[in-house]
Amino acid sequence: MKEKQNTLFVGSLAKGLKLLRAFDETTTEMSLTDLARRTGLDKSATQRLANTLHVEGMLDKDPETKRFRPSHAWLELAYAYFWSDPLVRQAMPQLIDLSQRLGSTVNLTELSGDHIIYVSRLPNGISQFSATLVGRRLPALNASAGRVMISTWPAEERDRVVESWPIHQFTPKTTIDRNVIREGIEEAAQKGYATTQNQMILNQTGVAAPIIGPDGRAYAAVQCSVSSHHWGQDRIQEELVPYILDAALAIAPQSRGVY
Amino acid sequence: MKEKQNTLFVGSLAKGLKLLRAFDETTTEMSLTDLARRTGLDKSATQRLANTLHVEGMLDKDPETKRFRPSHAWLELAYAYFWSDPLVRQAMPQLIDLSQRLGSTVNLTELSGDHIIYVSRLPNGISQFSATLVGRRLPALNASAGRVMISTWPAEERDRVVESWPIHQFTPKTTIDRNVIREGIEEAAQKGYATTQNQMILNQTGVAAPIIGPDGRAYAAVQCSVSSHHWGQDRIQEELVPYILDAALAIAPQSRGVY
DNA sequence: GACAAGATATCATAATATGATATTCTTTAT
DNA sequence: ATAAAGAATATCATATTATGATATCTTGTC
Repeated sequence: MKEKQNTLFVGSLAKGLKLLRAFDETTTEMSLTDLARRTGLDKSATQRLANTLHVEGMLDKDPETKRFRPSHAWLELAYAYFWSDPLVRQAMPQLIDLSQRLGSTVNLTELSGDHIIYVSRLPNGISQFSATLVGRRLPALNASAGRVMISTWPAEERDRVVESWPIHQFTPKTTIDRNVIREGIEEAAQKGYATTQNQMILNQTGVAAPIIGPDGRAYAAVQCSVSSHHWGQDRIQEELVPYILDAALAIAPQSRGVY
Repeated sequence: MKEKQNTLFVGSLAKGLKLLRAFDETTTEMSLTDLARRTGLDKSATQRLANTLHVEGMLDKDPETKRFRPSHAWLELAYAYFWSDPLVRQAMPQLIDLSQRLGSTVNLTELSGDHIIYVSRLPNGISQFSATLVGRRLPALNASAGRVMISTWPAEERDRVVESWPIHQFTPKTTIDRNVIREGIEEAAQKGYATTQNQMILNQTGVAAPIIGPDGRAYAAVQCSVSSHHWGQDRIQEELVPYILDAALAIAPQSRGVY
C-alpha cells in the first residue's frame, strides 16, 4: 500500500474505516462487490474487512441478501460522542426550553472544518427528513449558523474563508455570490445574529446566534428554522431573535476552550 | 493474537474498533496510556492505532494535552445509520406530530439483542441528560418499550427471555423480580401497550406501544415518558395511550416485507 | 534542577494481511 | 430443466505489514 507508509500508520484499520464511511444518504446497504467497487479496495480485502466488521458488530448482514448495513453500534458511537462534547450537556436544557417556547425547530451546530455539523436537533412541525437528523454536515457559508460563527472572527480571516470555503447550491435561490454572503456575514457581525432565506429549502428562513468562547470566537451556534410564509421580518425580530440570543448566551458561559 | 485466528478476520481492524468503543459515558477523553490501559492493548499498538484513527479523522487530539476524544465523524456515522434504517424515515413525521400533540417526551426504540436502543428522541420539558440522547441502550426487561415488544412474541419465547435476559437496578424501586416483570408483559400482551413506573428514574412513568411487523412480532416501539406527579392512571389512559397507539400503528404499515 | 510519567520515534523480526485462485451458492436466461 | 453468469465463500503460499521492545524526547512535579 502506498497510502501512508508510515510505521505509525496501520493500513488495515484505515481500510476498515473506509468501508464504514462508504455508507451515506443514498448508499444505505451494500453487497460485498458493491463495497469493493465503492471503496476501490481489493475484492479479498473487502471480504476480510467486511467480515471483521460484521463479527465485531459494526455491520449488520442480511442473512437473505447477504448485504451489509450500518449496525446499531453506529448509534452507540454517537452516544459516546455526546458525552464527550461538553457543549451538548451544557446546551440541552436551553435548547429544550427554547424549542417549547418558540414551537419551532431548534438546532445546535458546531464548526467542523469548513462545514457546520448538527449536534442536536429538536424538530417541531413538518420537516424535511434530513432536517431532523443529527450528524448532517453543510457548507458553513451556506448556513445561517455557519455565517454567524464566521462573523465573530477577525475581518481578514472572515474574508479569507468567504473566498475559499465551499458553497453548494441547494435550491435555485441559494446564494452563490460570495459578495452577498460576505455582506450577510458583515451584517451578522453587527447585529449579533444571522438570518438566511431559501438557502437549504425554499421558503425556509434560518436564524442563528453564536455561542462564543472565552477567546471571543464562536465555536457553535443555536439555530432556528421557520417557514417564510408565517414568519415575516418583524415577527422574527420580535418573537424569535431575542430568545435565540438569550439561549446562545446562556449556553456560552465560562466553558473552557472547546476545540 | 488468539482472538479469532480466522484468515477472514483482520486483527488490526478489530483492535482499532476496540479503541473507539473504549469511550463511554464516563470515559470521554483519554491519553495514550489511558487508552492502552483501558483496552488492554500493547502500548505500541495503541500508539499506532490511535495515530491512525487520528489521521483518519476518527479521533480528535487535543494539541495541548495530547488526549484523544471522539470526533464529529462519530456523528456522521449516526447520520448514515439514520438513512439506512427505513423505520426512522417512516416514523419521524408521526413522532414529531405526537410530540407536539402530547407535549411530552417521545422516543422511538428498537430491539438490539437483549437491550433496547433509542433511535430517535424528542425531548419535551426538563429531562435527565442521558434521556435526551440517541444511541442509549437499556436492558429490554427494564424498559416499557422492551416489555411491550416482548409482549408480542409467543408465550414460551416470552418466558424464556424473562428468565434469561439481563436486568439492571437503576433506582431503588426498579423491578428486579422477574415474576413481576412477566406479569407486566402479560398485561401488555392483553392491552396492547405497556406502562412502567420508577424504572429508570424515580417518579417517571413510561408508556410504550409496539410497532408490529408483518410477522406479528414487534421490532420497535413508540415510547413516551411523563412525570408520575402530573400523570395519573386515568389521565394516561385517556390522553396518552390512544395517541401513542395511533402513532405506532401509523408507523407500522405494509412497510418492509416485500410481499 | 532532578525525577517521573508520558509522548514520540526507531528498528529487526515474524506474524499477519495479502490477493490470486478455487469452490460453492444463487439468480437469470434459454 | 439446464446452462451460464454473477456473487459469496473458502483456501493458501508469499512477503508485506504490523509488531513490541527499546530508545529518545517532552512535559509536568516536587
